[in-house]
Amino acid sequence: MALDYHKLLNQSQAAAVLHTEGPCMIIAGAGSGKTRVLTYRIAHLLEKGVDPFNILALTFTNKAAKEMRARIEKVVGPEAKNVWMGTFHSIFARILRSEADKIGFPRSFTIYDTQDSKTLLGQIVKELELDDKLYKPAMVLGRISAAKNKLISVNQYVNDPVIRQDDEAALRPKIGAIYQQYQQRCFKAGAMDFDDLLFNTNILFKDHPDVLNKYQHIFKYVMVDEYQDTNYSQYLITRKLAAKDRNICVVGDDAQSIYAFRGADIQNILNFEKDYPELQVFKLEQNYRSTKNIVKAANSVIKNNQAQLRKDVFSDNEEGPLIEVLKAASDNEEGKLVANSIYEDKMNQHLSYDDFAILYRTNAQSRAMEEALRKLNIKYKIIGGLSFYQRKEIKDLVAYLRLTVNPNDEQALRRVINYPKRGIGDTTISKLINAAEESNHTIWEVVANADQFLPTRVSNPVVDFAEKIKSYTAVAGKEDAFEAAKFIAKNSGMIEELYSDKSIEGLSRYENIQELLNGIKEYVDDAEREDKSLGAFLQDIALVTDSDLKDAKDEGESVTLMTIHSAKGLEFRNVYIVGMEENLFPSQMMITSRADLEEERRLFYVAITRAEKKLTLSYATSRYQWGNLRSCEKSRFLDEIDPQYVDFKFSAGPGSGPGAGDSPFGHVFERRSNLIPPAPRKTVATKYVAPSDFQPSDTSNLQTGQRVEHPKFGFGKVTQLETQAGSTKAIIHFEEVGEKTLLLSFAKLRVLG
DNA sequence: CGTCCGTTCATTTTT
DNA sequence: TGAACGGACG
Repeated sequence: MALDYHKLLNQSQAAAVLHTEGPCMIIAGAGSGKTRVLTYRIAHLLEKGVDPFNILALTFTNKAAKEMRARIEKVVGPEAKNVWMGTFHSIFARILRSEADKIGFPRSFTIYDTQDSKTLLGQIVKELELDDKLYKPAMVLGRISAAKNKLISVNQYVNDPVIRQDDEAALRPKIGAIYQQYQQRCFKAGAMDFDDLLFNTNILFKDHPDVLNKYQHIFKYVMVDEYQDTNYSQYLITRKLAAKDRNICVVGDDAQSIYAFRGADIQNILNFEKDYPELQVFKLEQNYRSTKNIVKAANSVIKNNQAQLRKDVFSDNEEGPLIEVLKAASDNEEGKLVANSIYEDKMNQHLSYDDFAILYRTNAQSRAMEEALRKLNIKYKIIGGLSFYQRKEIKDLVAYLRLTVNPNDEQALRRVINYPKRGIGDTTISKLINAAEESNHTIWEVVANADQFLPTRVSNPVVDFAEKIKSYTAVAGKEDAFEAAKFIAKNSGMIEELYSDKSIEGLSRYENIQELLNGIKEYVDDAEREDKSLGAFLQDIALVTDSDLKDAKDEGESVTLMTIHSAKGLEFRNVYIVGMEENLFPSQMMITSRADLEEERRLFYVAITRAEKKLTLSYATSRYQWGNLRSCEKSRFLDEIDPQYVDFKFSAGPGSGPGAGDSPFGHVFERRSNLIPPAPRKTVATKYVAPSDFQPSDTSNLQTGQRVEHPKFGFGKVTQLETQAGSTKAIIHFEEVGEKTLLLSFAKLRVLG
């Protein structure tokens, strides 16, 4: 099969595809067929006889990797499967797994997710007796993450005078100490966080030239998608890998760099040429996605940025309708206007709800949109929010699995050591941790030998727990991931616990566990998969986000709601960008510096260029924020769009005219005129007052059916008694307050006979 | 040890 | 406004 690239691609696309040797940078404007070029470039390499095992293609999302693999497979067939294609994190996690011993980690190291990291940081702050108001986990993690992305090790961090000054100026001088403790704890737990995967890859390549050399030989051709979003750590990895053959091809668009706040360094793309003077640059400037109006409007916006690579994106598509701007009096009205507009367009133009997307700057904005859509019975789906793997029950079972594979995994251990309840309380756990610190053992070692550290009465359940985990590890050593997980889910008591909960949420939790098990089954049933162990599965899912799963579970046509950030790389026929207001978009926190404002503008550019045919922008003149109404000004970005592409269609709805019907300020006036003080918080009409001579009686022989008196709840009758783990619970029906469950060891009760 | 209630705090987030 | 976390209480 010989592909005719000049027929399949435009001139600049074909040129980029055919240039295979030596460094190359493809500046790909929005909608210019970037994925198409990458796909054919790899196809071309394969056609030329390059071994697929020698090609490395790095993306930022699993979705992008999956999509590209599928497209290559269509062109070149099953050979595509052997191309090294995946996210930075997944590819280098895989490499670290096979080289783990070289950097002192177990092969089955755990990958801590953001929540694990934050929890651990919270624990460390507490242990160091620092002010948790000053050292918020999210903030500390941000600092540490930024450091790691710049390859600043713990030692460098604590010894760097500039960093110290920064931290001291911010009144947070202990960040270095926390970083130190955090790394130590992760190491002891055999765990890496997301940033460590890249950081440690750098360490591996730096300290082990032979290993680097090996991968330089394997990866003869390196390709990086969304290069504008790479951070220093990622940049250095790719530079090192490509140092030998210099066959590196990066694809990106500086105008779409929107992750600086996560460490992405736009300089990586702007300065790429410095590293490779012989660089060939290709520009893809024809936009195939959007109408002329949309493309021109986007250009007129991004023109306001200073730092950018020159390019001139154009479209040969139809002119298309003008960009519509809706003005609403409130966030709720904005929702109504948008929902109505969607409904009308769908009906008039015979579209599917799948053709529509509503994009916003912050997740909190989705609420008003959702409400409005629900009122019109328009189905919608929200991208983002809680992912499947972040649900409590899933994390619980996954924690068991993690512990099975890596018993040193501290966060997993803490999560399930008393779930389902087995009488191991916080006090016991902190004793175990202290013992581990003092004896210089890992927490698992202390847990497994709890009888040596604690009195037998409290150590028994701990030892039982350890034995359980040991038996799981044995099972996982013999069976594949699915058999092991099934066994663990049953044996741990989780299945039973969830099954016995008959509430709606309980049912869905049970179903989620089933779904996870189904997922594992699918994983091991994949004929192509070599490693079917639990460890391999866990490594996989640690790096999976919900965006992969979302598509599959899509039920029927629906409008898509998401933040602009998560919309990157997607396209929709009709797009609504809502909340075009100062201090919201651009965000209040981003208007203080030029660089921040420029990133915000790029974000707007990304949003605009998601639209194929029709773009609608909307803003509200007032909005509920943190519970109270605030008035808003329209965004400066609206004025940056060349007005010839815009149709300012002001809402004719209430709020725009004087004396409009349901003014959004109605609530405020109502509250102001409320001169009567608010009714006191609910008080029980017939409050029982305990007699002053109240004397609790001995309840050890309490029987069901007996009448009792309680100092707060009054008189009642024992309806049920239940003893477990040495403590007795009584369910008592009180005459005034109804049914209560009381722990007899605490409750003061007088038995009346 | 677990539940409930009050206080606190709110960007964006591929991995 | 509302969710998430920590302390008091049973």
